[in-house]
Amino acid sequence: MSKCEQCIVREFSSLKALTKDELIKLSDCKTSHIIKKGEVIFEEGENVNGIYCIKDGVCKLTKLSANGKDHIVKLVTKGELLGQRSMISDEPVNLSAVALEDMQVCFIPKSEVMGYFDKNNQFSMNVMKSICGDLKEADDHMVNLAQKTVKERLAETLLYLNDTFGKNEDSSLKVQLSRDELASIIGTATESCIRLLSDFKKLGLIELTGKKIVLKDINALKKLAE
Amino acid sequence: MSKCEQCIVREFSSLKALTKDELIKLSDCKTSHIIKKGEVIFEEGENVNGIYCIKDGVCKLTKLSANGKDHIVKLVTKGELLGQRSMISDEPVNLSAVALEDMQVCFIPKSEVMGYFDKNNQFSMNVMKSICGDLKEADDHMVNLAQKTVKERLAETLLYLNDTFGKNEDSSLKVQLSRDELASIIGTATESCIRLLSDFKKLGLIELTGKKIVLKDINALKKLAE
DNA sequence: TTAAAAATATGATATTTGTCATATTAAAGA
DNA sequence: TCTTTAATATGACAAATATCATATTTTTAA
Repeated sequence: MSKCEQCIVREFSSLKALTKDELIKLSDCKTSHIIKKGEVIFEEGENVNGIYCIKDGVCKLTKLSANGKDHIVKLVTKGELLGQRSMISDEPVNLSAVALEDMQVCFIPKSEVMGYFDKNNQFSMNVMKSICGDLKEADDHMVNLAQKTVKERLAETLLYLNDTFGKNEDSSLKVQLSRDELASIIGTATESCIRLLSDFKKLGLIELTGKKIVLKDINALKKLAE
Repeated sequence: MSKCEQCIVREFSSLKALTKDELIKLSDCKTSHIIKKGEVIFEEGENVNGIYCIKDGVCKLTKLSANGKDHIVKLVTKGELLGQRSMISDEPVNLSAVALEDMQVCFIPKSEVMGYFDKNNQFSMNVMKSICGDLKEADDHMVNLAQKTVKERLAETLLYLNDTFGKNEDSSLKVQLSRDELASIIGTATESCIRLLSDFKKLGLIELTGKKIVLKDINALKKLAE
């Protein structure tokens, strides 16, 4: 079992506020898990009873809409925590988490985390700030969905994927999403997404090789995204 | 100057966790304000340096989108706090707040509130829970904007206004929004909103008298909203 | 009170986006 | 490897929504 004191990603999450003693105790009660691409970490409506700390990999947070389609609310990657909102609200999770690539995660039971809230003010503030960041992001996202066209949203999402998760050596976007998943981020039909990608390709903005997407003209994409 | 100890709306906000001593101190440092309909409480990008407690009235939180149109992110009413996110993140506010009717609000300076976070754990938890609630709402809203049609969103919004803010004696919706504002909640063009309202009227779902809207067939509206 | 401005309403039309059908290509499993 | 299945792609068309023009009504303020 790996030790939390030596875990690097801890430094990027709210957990960085924990003391040495708290970390040692944490090492004992946390459980480590390998999640394969496509596997579910938790599902909307479940009682998770703790938080997941992502050590490696990327997952999608999705919500089922009334029409039966999944919408991707957010992508989450190493250094971030999952399930905070649900734990604090003392409710089942409102989103599902599914691995987009192989992941390493640690689960910390609720009882342990709730103790930090009482004893470690800096940890509380960190969690609050992180949730506040999520809220701001959600507001921005909401306005984009309400006011921008599908084309603008696609351009913006491609740029976001590039900026947030970076590229492979062949300069293709590191996070590989199916067309279906991409469509479910920007909130459109899969066919519309495919069609617009083809348009972007014809315009020389991107290159498509199988699932791989290479951004060729960042500035033009920025202009399209407004 | 009114006393916070005796303020009823306090019981509905995170401030209910404050002790008697804290409330007496709060009464001294808070400032009360009357905001007229249409007036701005704060504007996107401003440094607010504190939070507003709404004693009476309703306001809209809006965000300017890239195309220059305002989007209404949320309606906020008595008992709720404004500016929490911005204060915790230590950033300018990301939304503007504009009164939809005459309002009474109290302003509590940041220095005072931040003290509570250190000393009063229940207050911290209350604030966290309230922000978590906002986040969950935002997620839901996002999925609706992404997946539902304008008609569905309009029906849903009318029901939401009815459930959340209630009706006048003439059974019209209490919160009066212009067609423009209604359109900017559901994320559509003003004309489309007007047209759909006319359709709903023709179908006998609602009644329109000037700005007043009466919901005539709640069940049918629920069906439309899915 | 009346003139001007703003909000609401509606028609005509263009544009965007979704849906269905059907290839084509890629991936998975026997 | 071959077969089957799933993902991607594209055309044809339908539906939803936006835009522009223009009435009509309501509100505002001179």
